[in-house]
Amino acid sequence: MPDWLKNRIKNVSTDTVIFGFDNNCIEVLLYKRAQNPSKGAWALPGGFLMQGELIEEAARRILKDTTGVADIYLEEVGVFDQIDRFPSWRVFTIGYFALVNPKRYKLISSGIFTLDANWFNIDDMPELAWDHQNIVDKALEKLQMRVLHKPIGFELLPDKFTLPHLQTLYEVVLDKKFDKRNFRKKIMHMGVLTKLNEKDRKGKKRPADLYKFNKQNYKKLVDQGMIFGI
Amino acid sequence: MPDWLKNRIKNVSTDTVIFGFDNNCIEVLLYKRAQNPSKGAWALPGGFLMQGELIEEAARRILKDTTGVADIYLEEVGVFDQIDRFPSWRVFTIGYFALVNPKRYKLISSGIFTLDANWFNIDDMPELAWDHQNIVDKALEKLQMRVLHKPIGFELLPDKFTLPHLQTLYEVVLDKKFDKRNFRKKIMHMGVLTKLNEKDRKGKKRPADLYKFNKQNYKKLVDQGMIFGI
DNA sequence: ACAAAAGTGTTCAGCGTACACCCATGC
DNA sequence: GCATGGGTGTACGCTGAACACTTTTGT
Repeated sequence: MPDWLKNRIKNVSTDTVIFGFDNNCIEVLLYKRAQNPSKGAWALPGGFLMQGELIEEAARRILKDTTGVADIYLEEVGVFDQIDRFPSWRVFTIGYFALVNPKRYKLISSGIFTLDANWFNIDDMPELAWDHQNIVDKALEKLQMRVLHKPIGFELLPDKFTLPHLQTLYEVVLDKKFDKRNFRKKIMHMGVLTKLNEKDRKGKKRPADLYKFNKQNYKKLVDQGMIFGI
Repeated sequence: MPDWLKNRIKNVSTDTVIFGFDNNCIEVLLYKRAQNPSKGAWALPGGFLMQGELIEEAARRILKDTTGVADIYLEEVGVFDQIDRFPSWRVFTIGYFALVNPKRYKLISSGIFTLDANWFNIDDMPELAWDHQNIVDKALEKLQMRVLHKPIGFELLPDKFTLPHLQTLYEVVLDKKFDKRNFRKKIMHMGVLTKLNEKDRKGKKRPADLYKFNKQNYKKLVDQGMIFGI
């Protein structure tokens, strides 16, 4: 019996909803399972906890194995404990959501456990294994709550981004339109964006100014009592 | 071996922070343990999950055993999974918080598991067993977030209450003062309180008007897009 | 009658919202 | 030169915040 099988905690797992933003829509990273149960089905990246491992550590380990990156935004969504959620025996899973910029990372799609990996538009996903659709739904709700008052939207963008790009992100996440002038006024007035002396020439029309998120300034302003809000 | 011991899931438990409001402060219900580990220490009411039982069901079962009531507000706080949080072996606990009106319920304080039960001012609690102080801290944070946008404060009050009483509740939960006139204006303007033709004569001075929370109206207004807020 | 808490309106400032035109570029 | 998306300022209404006096009761 290999170590990873011997040392796993058989009734506790984690599953992570990895959100990305591309093609002007929210995407979720899914894996196609190479093993039973549910061989061939699309599922969230996840796995069992190991002895002596914290749950968040496990989630980050699995993220590293799937996207190859560490140090990304990760937040607990909650526990999923329906008795029959896993067909073979009772497994409690702790759901997380992660935010990444899809362009930044290569997917690792081959392996013992996975046949394939892909980003899916959140509004156009295949049927998922077990209760994974529940986890996605709850994760999206939590993301929508969070972006209102925490500047986590920037995690989904490249370091340098344009204001129209940022606005589209918020519109897609919150499923709501914003007035261009009011959006820019509000976000610039908070003083957490730094305008760069560069323009984005990837668009086909007039180039847009590039900005970056000023983390130092954000922290300073929060200490002074500022509350981020869209 | 008794059934409850045979059928428990040895590595998953729940612990609930029961909040009450009395003496103009937030109180937490604690139990003194009659058994090892941590015999004699104060702890949150909690216990192991049973086979075939949902975690929230377990939390409600334990609440029933400790306060004698069902049908109270209950919300998940999160998972607590520090490796050594429970001294004997690794136990994952799911924290919840509950809101009750302390006057309404008798405590059940004697039993195999508990020596004593008591309400404690949240700012003046004894040292708690294991990581239970962490659970209380995180539960309080979550409560503070929730009361801002959901009318759960009423769960902590009797059915009939006065506006000064309600205001004090919010002031204590959020650790913040409100202007009497603005508070009344705002809460009344939302249209979720019904004024009764009764006065509270328990005070020593001018009697205050009694109100009740109008749940039907609240639901109707939410359907119309109203967002509760303090 | 007096002490103590309950109850009541108005004013002002700041923020969210609605709204229309010029600008820079690719084609 | 024209089509396309980027960038900019102002006016108004509403909501949140500050503020003081009268009313009702118990003692």
